[in-house]
Amino acid sequence: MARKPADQSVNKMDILLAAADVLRRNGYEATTMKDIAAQVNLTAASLYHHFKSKDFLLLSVLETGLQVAIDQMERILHTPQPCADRLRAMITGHIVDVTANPAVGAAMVFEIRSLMNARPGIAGSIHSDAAFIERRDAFFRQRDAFENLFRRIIKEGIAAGEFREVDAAVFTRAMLGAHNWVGVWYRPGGRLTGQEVAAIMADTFITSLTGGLAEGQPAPLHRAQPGR
Amino acid sequence: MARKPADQSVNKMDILLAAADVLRRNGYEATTMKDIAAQVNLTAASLYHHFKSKDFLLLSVLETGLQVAIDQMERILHTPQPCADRLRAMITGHIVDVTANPAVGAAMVFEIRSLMNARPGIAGSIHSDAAFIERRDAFFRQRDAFENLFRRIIKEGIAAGEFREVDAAVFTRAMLGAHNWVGVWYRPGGRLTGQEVAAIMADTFITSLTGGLAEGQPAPLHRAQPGR
Amino acid sequence: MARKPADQSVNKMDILLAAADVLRRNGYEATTMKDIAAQVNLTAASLYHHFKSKDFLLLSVLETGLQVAIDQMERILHTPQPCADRLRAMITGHIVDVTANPAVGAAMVFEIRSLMNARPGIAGSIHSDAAFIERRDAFFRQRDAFENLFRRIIKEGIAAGEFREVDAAVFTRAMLGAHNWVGVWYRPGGRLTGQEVAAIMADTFITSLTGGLAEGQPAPLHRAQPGR
Amino acid sequence: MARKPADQSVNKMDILLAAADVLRRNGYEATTMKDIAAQVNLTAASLYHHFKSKDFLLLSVLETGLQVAIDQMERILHTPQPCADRLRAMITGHIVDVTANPAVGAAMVFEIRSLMNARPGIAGSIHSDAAFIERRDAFFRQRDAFENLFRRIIKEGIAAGEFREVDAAVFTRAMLGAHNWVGVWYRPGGRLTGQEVAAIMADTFITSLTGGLAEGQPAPLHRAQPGR
DNA sequence: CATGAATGAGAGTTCATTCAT
DNA sequence: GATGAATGAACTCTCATTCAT
Repeated sequence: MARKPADQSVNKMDILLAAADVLRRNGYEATTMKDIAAQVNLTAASLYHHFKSKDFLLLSVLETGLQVAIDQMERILHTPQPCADRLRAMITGHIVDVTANPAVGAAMVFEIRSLMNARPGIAGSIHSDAAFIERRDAFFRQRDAFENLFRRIIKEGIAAGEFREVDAAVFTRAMLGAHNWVGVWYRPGGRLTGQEVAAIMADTFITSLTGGLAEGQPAPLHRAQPGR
Repeated sequence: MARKPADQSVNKMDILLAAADVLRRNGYEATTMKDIAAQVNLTAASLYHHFKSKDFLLLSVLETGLQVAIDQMERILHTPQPCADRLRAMITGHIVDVTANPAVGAAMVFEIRSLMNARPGIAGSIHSDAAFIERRDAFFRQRDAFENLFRRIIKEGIAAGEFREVDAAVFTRAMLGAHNWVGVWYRPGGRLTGQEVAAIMADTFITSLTGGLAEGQPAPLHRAQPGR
Repeated sequence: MARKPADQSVNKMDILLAAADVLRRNGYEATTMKDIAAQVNLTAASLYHHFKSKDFLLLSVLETGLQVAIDQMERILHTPQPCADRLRAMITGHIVDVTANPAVGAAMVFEIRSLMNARPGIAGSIHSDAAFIERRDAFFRQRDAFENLFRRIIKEGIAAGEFREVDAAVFTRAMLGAHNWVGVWYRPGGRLTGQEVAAIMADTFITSLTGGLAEGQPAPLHRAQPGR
Repeated sequence: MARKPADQSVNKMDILLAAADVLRRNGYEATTMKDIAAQVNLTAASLYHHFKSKDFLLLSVLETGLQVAIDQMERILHTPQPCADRLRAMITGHIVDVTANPAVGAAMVFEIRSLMNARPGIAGSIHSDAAFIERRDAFFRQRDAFENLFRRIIKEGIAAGEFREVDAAVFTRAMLGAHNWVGVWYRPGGRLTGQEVAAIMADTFITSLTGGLAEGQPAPLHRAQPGR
């Protein structure tokens, strides 16, 4: 008694991207399952064939976004360059991601709180509860790990004498705050490309880290793995 | 059918602060009028004596928060110091505010979207609509003005040769992103006081602005505690 | 969190009739969606699958009631009988309708004002507003048309010399006022059937129209379709 | 801490008239105490100094309206004229009242139901209940008495051979339905004065009553149409 | 897979009414 | 008398979710 005249069957990823988009505009609480469904030409009821609940849908969106960012970082971190170079690459990579897909980036900022407060529907069975909590905690662990990647390289840079002595925790958060905010104000097609924003951002923070140390070389970009 | 065992009459400001607090934890959409009312020992219905609607309540919270920040800045801006000193004072002032009242600071970050999307309940009369829209637009204008205070001093510093040549727009947003984010992670009673966070923050960005330049003082973070 | 023990699916018309019935007893404002829902073994929430809002539900009730009356009239109007006979048929038809379904008849009298004052909840989208206003205006136009059917035949009768010269506008309203009122006092199973009330009503007004002109035949109650 | 800068102290009758006016526009259920209070420059709370409850206020409005109509009738009934003349005077008097104060007239039609359904606030004391019921019942008795005045004179006219044999009950209700309806459509300042409407109305029903009979005067309104 | 119909749980909001001032 | 503040009860409407088809 019902068909989907739609062009092509929808898959999970379609839904996730559509959801991220709606989420960005309205926020988790103000977004209805119907809103999301409409974006992919489905009814709300049909979403339940793909995601167990709205909470799980949100979780999936965030997991996906975070995974992309982490993969990006992993590749960079394990290269044998100076800290400044690696940090620059990390910042650039992150910002490019965020500008390429601001919806997901914004979700990472704004919807985390909803995820925290989510109380999985006691409804069906008891272990929907458990399953959700578990996956959510895993997500938060990964997110902390992500933040740590930045903190660690800063500490490393300080230890190596490449960076001046800053409070690594606060500095990292200042940086991530600035990054996250990009997802809020950046509009594709504006004055600057994502690459340009990324470059400015990297410059801002790396200059801050190397600024006070500048001797001859003005905040050296590819400095010379000194004595060691 | 109505009683008032209330010990002490509540006023608008009490409600605003309580609301900011709840908002911080749950976000606008997830916050119920009942939640807010409970914080001030009222019933949800009673809130409507003080605020015409939930939308207006949110607007009032944000207006109040912004006003505090703006007043702060005005005082600083008109002193005849070097740009770097004035900017430092501005950053410090802003961060101290945010840490003193993280709830309001966080609201400024997270609830703006809800304010934008708010469709004032036509409820009573038709012009509740107009009144709301007007006040909301005024708010957004003030917020832009606030951002401009920072942008302007940066441009001034560049022109005066105190700062290196950065993209003032992006730099300002990086800064404000970092500041706003403080409202998210800062917890009173933690490792650092608001003053300390403020100092670190100011140092981070001012070093970035002056870093490449050859001044005498290298703006160190844990600088030499001189006399001591 | 949702079940459907429902024996049989309900349809719009079931709801409309139930609603008319409740409306009659309590009036629009005093009638709750729950009241209406209860009559058809639904919950209030379920009504919103069938009608966008309480306002639309009311509008639908009235539209339906009016349509029945209009259809009735159309059939009669186009027969080639004397005006008196056609008017008699119209009155009779109308009253029989009203007595057969006093709820709908009463709604036509009492709930019009609520319909006028209705300010469609902006709720969902902005054009629920426009859609409602449009349909409502169409309804009012039809209602005026209905009243005009009576006015016109009276004028026709006067022109033809069948009726004495009365103020057609006031006379029509007197008639309709009397008709509408039937929905208020008539109780099925009382002393008179709907047919009987209808006959008396028709006699009352037709005698009034022909009374002064009476030649031989004394405005007979069950007149003998004379020669002609 | 509160005063009434108003020009003149308000009294019960002011409130009753104001209330009738608001009632006419919005109906009892849709009218709030605040609405009524606003019309007399008071706050809702203040109305409770004059009326024990909203129900009592409604009751008072209706009582007042009915009393005026009844007084009117009493004067007429006891004159030694023919039935037709007395009925004409009654109708005329009633309609003039209704057009002079359509608000009260309309209330008599539309708000009766609310009065019936009113369940006096169990709230305060137990006898607010009883007091209300008693007064309400008295009101209904008076209203029936009012209707009976009309029914009785019609019967009297029939017995006297002045009127043809109609069903007095139905005829009376047809008449009152027409009268009440005047309060709905009549607008002061329109094409006709209240007096004119009254004359037409009286003519309509008296012609109906006398139409079939062979008197000398056939009570035509704009009669003559002689030749034909 | 997809959907329409149904629903429990609440949310925002209104309102008659009370009471201390 | 009059009022502002407060409230319990109720109402409209929304929404995530389920289930038979």
